[in-house]
Amino acid sequence: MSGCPVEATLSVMGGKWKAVILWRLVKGTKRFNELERSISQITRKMLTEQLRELERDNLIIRNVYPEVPPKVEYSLSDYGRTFIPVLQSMAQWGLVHLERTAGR
Amino acid sequence: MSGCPVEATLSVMGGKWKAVILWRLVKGTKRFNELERSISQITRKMLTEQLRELERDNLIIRNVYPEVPPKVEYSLSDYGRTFIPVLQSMAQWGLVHLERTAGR
DNA sequence: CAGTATCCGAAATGATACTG
DNA sequence: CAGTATCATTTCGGATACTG
Repeated sequence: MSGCPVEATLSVMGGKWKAVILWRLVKGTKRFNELERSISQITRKMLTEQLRELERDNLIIRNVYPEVPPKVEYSLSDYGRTFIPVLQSMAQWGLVHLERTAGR
Repeated sequence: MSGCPVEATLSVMGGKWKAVILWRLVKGTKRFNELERSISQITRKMLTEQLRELERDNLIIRNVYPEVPPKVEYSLSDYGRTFIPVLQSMAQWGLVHLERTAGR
């Protein structure tokens, strides 16, 4: 790694899905299927992989309830919550960008 | 596209390099070789491709001086400058993250 | 429900050589 | 200096089937 802070951030939220997943979790804890339905383009495999990586990087917490049928909840960790300002600025810019490109 | 604002932002700054390139340009106009040296891991091909896409999305401006040897300068467009807050929040979070992971 | 496992094609990225 | 062109390789992502 090169010490560039922007690269450091990308190393954690890089890829097509992680920022989107985190953004869903800003609004609160979500179950696996909730995430899957809410991010309609993602496959189960991708979702699983990205969640595992986010967990490994300590941004999210995975909570397994020992029930049948299984119940697994994902939420932002304290560290993950420090990422919210980044997500918010991305969302805000995205809103304007959506307007700007509307109809193209 | 799904209308998710975070996805909209990723569609423009996604990939491994675009945010890093933009971050370099926040500090001012840069020549091709300056960018190449400043982002040590990037290949010439990647840099060219990413710059072309950023130009297509109107985030940067490419200025060619008709000289020999050639001189090409890249800078943020007005629209690209609206992206600076996103880059800044990414950089700020990245700084903390670099500290946190220092020594691992 | 919340995953894993396997396979495979497509896309992203890299190495290297060449050019106006 | 600022690129292209070409080819090799690596990674990503989708389809499908199976499981505790």
